[in-house]
Amino acid sequence: MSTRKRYWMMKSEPDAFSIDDLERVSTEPWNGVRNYQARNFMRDGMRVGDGVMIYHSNCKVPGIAGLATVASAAYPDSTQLDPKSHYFDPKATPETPRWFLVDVAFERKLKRLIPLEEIKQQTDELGEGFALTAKGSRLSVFPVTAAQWKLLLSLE
DNA sequence: GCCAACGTTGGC
DNA sequence: GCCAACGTTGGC
Repeated sequence: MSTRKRYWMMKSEPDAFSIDDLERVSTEPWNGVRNYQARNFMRDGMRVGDGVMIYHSNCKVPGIAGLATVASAAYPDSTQLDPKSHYFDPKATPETPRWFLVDVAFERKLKRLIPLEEIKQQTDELGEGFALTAKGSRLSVFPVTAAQWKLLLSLE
């Protein structure tokens, strides 16, 4: 297996949890992901040290707000077992958890937020399959290639 | 706040 | 296993 660092994008609604919140707490268990594809990327694809772009969604100016790193291997999301949690899943048990997460560590805020509007102008370079701009895609965790990572950061 | 696109659920 | 109904996402 390759030991090369991988890259990812993770979305968050800044009203709920922003890059500033991540800076404040330094490291955060990325809980609440309830999509199987996104879970699989965290559980099966991510390794400690991988690069993460933090994207602000569902807000006035959506876009890439900062950088983080994967800070743990995947482990069960404890909120799935908490009946008081918004993310409670009655079908999950401690023996057979459904949802996994990784810890995400703050690295830095971008010098400026890279707006979705500008990212869309790079569709030719990023490729039609890029999950952020692919039509209809709502994935909240997905891979970014090294080339895409470099291109996106060049917009900073 | 609207709504298109998508994922999940559950009856049959 | 189909698919209608429902819930969610997220740009606008």
